[in-house]
Amino acid sequence: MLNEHPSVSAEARARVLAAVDALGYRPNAVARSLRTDQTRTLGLVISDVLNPYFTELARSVEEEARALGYSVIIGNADERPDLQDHHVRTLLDRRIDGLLVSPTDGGSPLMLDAARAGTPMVFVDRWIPGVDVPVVRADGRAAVRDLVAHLHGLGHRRLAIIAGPAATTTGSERVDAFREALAEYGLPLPGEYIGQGDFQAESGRRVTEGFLDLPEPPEVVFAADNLMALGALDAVRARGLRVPEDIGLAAFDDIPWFVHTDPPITAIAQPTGELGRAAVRALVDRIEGRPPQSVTLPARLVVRRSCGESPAEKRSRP
Amino acid sequence: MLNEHPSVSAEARARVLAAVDALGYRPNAVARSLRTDQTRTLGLVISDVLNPYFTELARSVEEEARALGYSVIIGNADERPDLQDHHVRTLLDRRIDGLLVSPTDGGSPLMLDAARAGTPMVFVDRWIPGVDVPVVRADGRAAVRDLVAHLHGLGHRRLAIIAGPAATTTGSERVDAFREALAEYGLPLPGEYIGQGDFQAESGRRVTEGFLDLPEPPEVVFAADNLMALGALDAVRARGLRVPEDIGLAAFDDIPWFVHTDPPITAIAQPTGELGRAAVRALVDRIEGRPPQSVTLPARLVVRRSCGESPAEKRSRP
DNA sequence: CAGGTCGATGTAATCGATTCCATGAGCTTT
DNA sequence: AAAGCTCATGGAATCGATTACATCGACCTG
Repeated sequence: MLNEHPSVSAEARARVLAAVDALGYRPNAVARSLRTDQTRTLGLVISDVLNPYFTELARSVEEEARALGYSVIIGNADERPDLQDHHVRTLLDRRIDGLLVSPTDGGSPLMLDAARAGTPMVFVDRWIPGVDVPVVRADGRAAVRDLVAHLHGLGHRRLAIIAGPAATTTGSERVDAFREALAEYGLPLPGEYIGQGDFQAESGRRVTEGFLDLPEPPEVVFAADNLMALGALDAVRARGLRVPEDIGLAAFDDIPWFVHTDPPITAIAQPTGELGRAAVRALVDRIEGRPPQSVTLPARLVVRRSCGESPAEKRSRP
Repeated sequence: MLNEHPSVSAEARARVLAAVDALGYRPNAVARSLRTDQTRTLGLVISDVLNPYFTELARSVEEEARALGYSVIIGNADERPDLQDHHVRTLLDRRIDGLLVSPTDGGSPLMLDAARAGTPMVFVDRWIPGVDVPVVRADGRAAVRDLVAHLHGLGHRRLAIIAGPAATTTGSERVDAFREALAEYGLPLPGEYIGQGDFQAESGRRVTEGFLDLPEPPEVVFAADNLMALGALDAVRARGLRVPEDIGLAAFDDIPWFVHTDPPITAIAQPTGELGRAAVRALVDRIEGRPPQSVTLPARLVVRRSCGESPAEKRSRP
């Protein structure tokens, strides 16, 4: 009756609406969801809320979802598979209409089951291979190649990477892209120049210390995410060394703060907001019976000063 | 039956549990909530997800809530009262058990009604005066006094502030505390040294430009939150000026990035995690029938280099 | 004017879990 | 052995909204 059913007289509706207003009545979404079997709610499970990349993603997801008439419940996995499962389970129990996930690991049975059982699902940023779920992500391959070209042009030859967990696609892809780009310049990527991180600042610090302890430390360190870059910066500072004079630093995932660090950090920027919006559109398409589409958007290199400057750039600076 | 009712035989339970496991059955939280009239869910409405202070708050809130057996649904108001109302309404429709709010404005009728109607509610960080709702917050008075002492000791006399919206308690309190502390040193706070911001980076930029255009610009700018400090830093850089040589900068709300900015920024740190946990405990007390308690924790000054250095500090630096 | 149609409104079933109540089986007690 | 009691179990009402269906009156048409 409150849903604009055509078979209700105009004055009856007016009277009811007045009463609704006077009493402050609001429909019980719980009861409605039980009856209609839809909650008009999306679940979003992200790997780390403290990472500005994911908060920006969350913000754009909520924005687009709101525009399409959906709410979003965010679950923070903190890069822990068990927490990720906890949130997926809770969201499923709440009978959310669809699930957006940036998986922390190679795929929990819970999530695989849910996907197989037909829960509308879309992967954002990271994904799980071999599962029939649309993926919305950025392709960093070209940007990584640009980065290596930039570093090579600056004269750097010994390049190291702080990798993310191998269980995540972004973790392994970024290393692969880096290795391939290096190969194009005839540069090696020796094992001791691949540090194993976990996308958290502390691991960036630890790995960087290892690099600095090497008999021949790298000239540039490329961190596979922004938090590990922050940790790397900490480690370099703690040794009394300077960026970029003593060692260069670059990061995957650009954030506003990188403009203001000392020095400003060269980074690969993802079209984060667009990714979030595209992911929501794909998921809602799936929910509402339209064929969902995977989307891949290009990332791009943003050059700043953390890897050193070409002579030309130096001249133009007073 | 699934709820450990004592009147069920052991083997019957075992058999059912086996079936539950085999079929992957999960209870429908929607139906349960409808029947029991509780969702074991807390709503959290924060002013801005992109502000690291609030994401840290959100994280600690979710953590503590999870420990107490509750879920959290986060609503991001983006400092907009209309969005705040949207989220409060949605959360209320979902029949959340309680609401944590950091109000963006002086109090929407919606929220006041909800409080009066008996919805369990707790204010975090910011609050609305005259409403009978527990408040969990940090007191920055002493820290602001410490900051002014620090600045005065460095020889600075012309101190300006970028204020937050007057409609928020944190907006007006920080100005008041600053003015009082200045008075203790016999320093004035002229109107042109009070810039009106809105807790967003862009307003910090704008206000700082105004300060720099003054015939007698301030020697130090104190931003009432971290994002406005970021904007201020932008504005100073855009003029080709340097911090702290040309102008000092301090901020309310400390964040990890402030260690790595150029220069590291002196800030007032709140015990954010503790605030989030205390707020959840107060709210859950209220929900479960125990008397909730307001909590006020002290903030503290973290001195870095953005306001200049004393001669002694300079000497110890190589 | 009778039969039929259309639209307005009231009534009842439904969603899935909880929870209360009645039934009945098994047991003790006098 | 009959009465009383405990405890397991099945059945039904409930939560609040949606939705299909039945009913009824009014109006239209042949």
